[in-house]
Amino acid sequence: MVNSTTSLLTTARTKLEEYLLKKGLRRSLERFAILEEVYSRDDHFDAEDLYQAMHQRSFAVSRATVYNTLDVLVDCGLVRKNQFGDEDNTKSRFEKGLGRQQHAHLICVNCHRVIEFCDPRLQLIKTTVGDTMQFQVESHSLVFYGECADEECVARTKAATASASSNSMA
Amino acid sequence: MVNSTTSLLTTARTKLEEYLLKKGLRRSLERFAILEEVYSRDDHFDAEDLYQAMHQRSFAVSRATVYNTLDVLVDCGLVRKNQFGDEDNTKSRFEKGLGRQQHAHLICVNCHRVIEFCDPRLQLIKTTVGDTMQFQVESHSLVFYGECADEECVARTKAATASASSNSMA
DNA sequence: GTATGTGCAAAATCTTTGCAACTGT
DNA sequence: ACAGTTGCAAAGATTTTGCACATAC
Repeated sequence: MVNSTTSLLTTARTKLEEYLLKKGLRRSLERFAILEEVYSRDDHFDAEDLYQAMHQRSFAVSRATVYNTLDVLVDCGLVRKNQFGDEDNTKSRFEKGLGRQQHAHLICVNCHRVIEFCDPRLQLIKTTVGDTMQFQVESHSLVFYGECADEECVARTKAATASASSNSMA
Repeated sequence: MVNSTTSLLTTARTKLEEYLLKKGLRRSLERFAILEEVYSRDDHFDAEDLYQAMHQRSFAVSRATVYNTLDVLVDCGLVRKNQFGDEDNTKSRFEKGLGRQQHAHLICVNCHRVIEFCDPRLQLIKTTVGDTMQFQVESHSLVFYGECADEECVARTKAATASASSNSMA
């Protein structure tokens, strides 16, 4: 059996190549190197994370290239761009686009952890809404905000809440 | 029958008052004036829109106050803060928080129009996920991205696509 | 060889913050 | 009176852009 991460990257590389050719864009080393970095990760990273990772990987690219390439990868569906409204308003968080259909996110409002889940009913809603509203749905973003059950997070939050309430009493 | 917009504002004002008292915050004129402006609108506005509207309404407040007050209103559930990842990454768009339970948004990737809809299955997903993942869900954000059926938008997009494809052929 | 892409730093945009003046309690 | 709020402008943070150099085609 083939390593699934590797085969995913292979598929992604092929897709990127096709996309670039179709659009008449150049197959620069940077674009493939960034794609490789993206597909080596399993988290939700921001542009700066990727920039730093590329430098540690000793394939130094500029921030401009990171942003440019992420745009290209989002455009061809190889990367998903998320705007979780939890911690930092202004920055986007990215993730692999392949191999994770109709998934959604849970965000802990306390520790900002990102948890993924799938629910087939999401697909049903998408279909219904597209039909009812005459809207050609291309993609979606479903995020639930709340409190996770992680022990450490719960303990830290409890402590913070306690001190906050004693503040407001002062 | 009572005007529903007015009664919504009345309810909102009461809720804000209760919240401010509970938190020991001041009931400043600015906060209530901004709440009134928010509840007089039915769109998805950004902080700058609100700032401009307050000035035209001849109740000039600073941007800092707009941001501060929006935070307060979001915190007490009277305003919803959205981060639609369509046009502008960096800015949030706000809307009334009262009188629109479990609603979601459709965003046209071409004209950036915002359409609202409701689907009871969203609530079902929320419950299931909360139980399955041991996650205390507090709020959600569901956005579908796609192409709307508005004539003008379709025509404009068709024209833009045609010129873009002729570009790539050049 | 030429048009595209990259790198750097400066610009642009949204949002937050420091400090003085003001105001609700 | 006093602590919380406001206003202003300056700082912060992320993302975009202009121009010179490099490179894929």
